[in-house]
Amino acid sequence: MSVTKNLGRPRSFDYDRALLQAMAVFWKKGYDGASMRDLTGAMGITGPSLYAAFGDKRGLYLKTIDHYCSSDSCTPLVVLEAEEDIEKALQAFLAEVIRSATEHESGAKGCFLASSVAASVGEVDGVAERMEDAIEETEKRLTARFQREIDKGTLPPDFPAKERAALLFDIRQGYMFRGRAGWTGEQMLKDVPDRVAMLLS
Amino acid sequence: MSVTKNLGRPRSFDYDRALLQAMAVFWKKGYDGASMRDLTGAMGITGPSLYAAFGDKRGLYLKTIDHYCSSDSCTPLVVLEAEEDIEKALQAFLAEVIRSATEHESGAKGCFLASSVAASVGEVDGVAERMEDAIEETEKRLTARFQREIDKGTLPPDFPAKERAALLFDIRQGYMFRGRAGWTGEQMLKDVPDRVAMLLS
DNA sequence: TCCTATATGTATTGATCGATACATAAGTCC
DNA sequence: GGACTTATGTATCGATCAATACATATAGGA
Repeated sequence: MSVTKNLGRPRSFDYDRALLQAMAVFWKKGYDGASMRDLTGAMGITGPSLYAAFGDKRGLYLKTIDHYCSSDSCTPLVVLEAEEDIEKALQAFLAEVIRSATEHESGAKGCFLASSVAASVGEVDGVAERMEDAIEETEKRLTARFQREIDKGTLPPDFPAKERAALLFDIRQGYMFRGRAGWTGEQMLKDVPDRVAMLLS
Repeated sequence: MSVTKNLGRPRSFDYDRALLQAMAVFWKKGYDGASMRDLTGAMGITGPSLYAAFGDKRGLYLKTIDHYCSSDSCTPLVVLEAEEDIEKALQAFLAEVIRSATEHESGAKGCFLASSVAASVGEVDGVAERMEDAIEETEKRLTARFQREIDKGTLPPDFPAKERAALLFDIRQGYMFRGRAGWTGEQMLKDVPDRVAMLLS
């Protein structure tokens, strides 16, 4: 094990901040569509700095994926877990899904994994495993949220938490897809109450 | 209007066949990931022939999308409309979705629109409108299939056909996403009966 | 048979791709 | 302060990108 020492010239940019900028570029343009010019431009650093800090383009890409998964970049999940009342929680979850699916934030729209990373699964080594893990992790958290309600007695146990989670996951996926295709938030918000009712049946 | 005459040297390759090969390449590699070398190689023609017949790379891409939408390339929809019994129809639909989501056919996996075209919406002019139209068309056909059952009295009218269609669409989207991420058909087939029951409730 | 029109094959264009060589700057350690 | 280590900026690498120029081939129409 090599001990990390503060040797050599210190880095003049913020690593995590640069990583976020890179993610925004990949998010918007995809892996192949994002050129090194795009990336270094958005990150505010030069080519050699990028390679020294992140390896190469693929390494940088995988690091953005890992960062997205480890940090709570998926805001809908956060609000679902935060709200105690399950009905309100689901409404907030779907509202947040729709918001992130339609609102441009730094030019990116939808879910980073769903809309951009998914397309590179077969083409970039290392992406497939990360995708699979991310989905599993997401469904685990969704399941846990529903199980909490079943344990509390708020939801009937005959419709298992895992099934509800899978359904919610798919609904999310559908909204993200529609958002990509240009649907407005208003159009999608209309049938949220029905979806919530279905999830609580 | 110019009358189409058989003037000049005839084309030595099959236009539609070449278009299909090009679609397979875009399907697998995405728009940016597909190089002209990849395309001409798969299509079995040279660069100039491609440009003469299809315009440029973007023109070829849009033509593959149009062809996918106009022909019945979306096999799940076809089986849904063909089967008369709604329960069997839904089972067949989802089974076909899962099959196309997991099985490689000419290297492509999932839905061309969902997995590949969606990623290029913001980057390639002309894609967004086509995506929006395709989703609308799909939901219209799904809705019509459910409405047929409601009219027959097979399904209760209080859960509107449009809502059922949207739900089915989302479920499809979720399966496609999981397939992209490497899930096996077996894993996904397990909860098909529950999904069908939900759609028929 | 000659003219016109379109397709094809070879060879190549300028631009951009991802990635680096090299010299210099800016820190820590002794 | 000098040795060592790492980061930065400039300038550029060969490869590949999408797209074409040009000569040749192959058809119909006269």
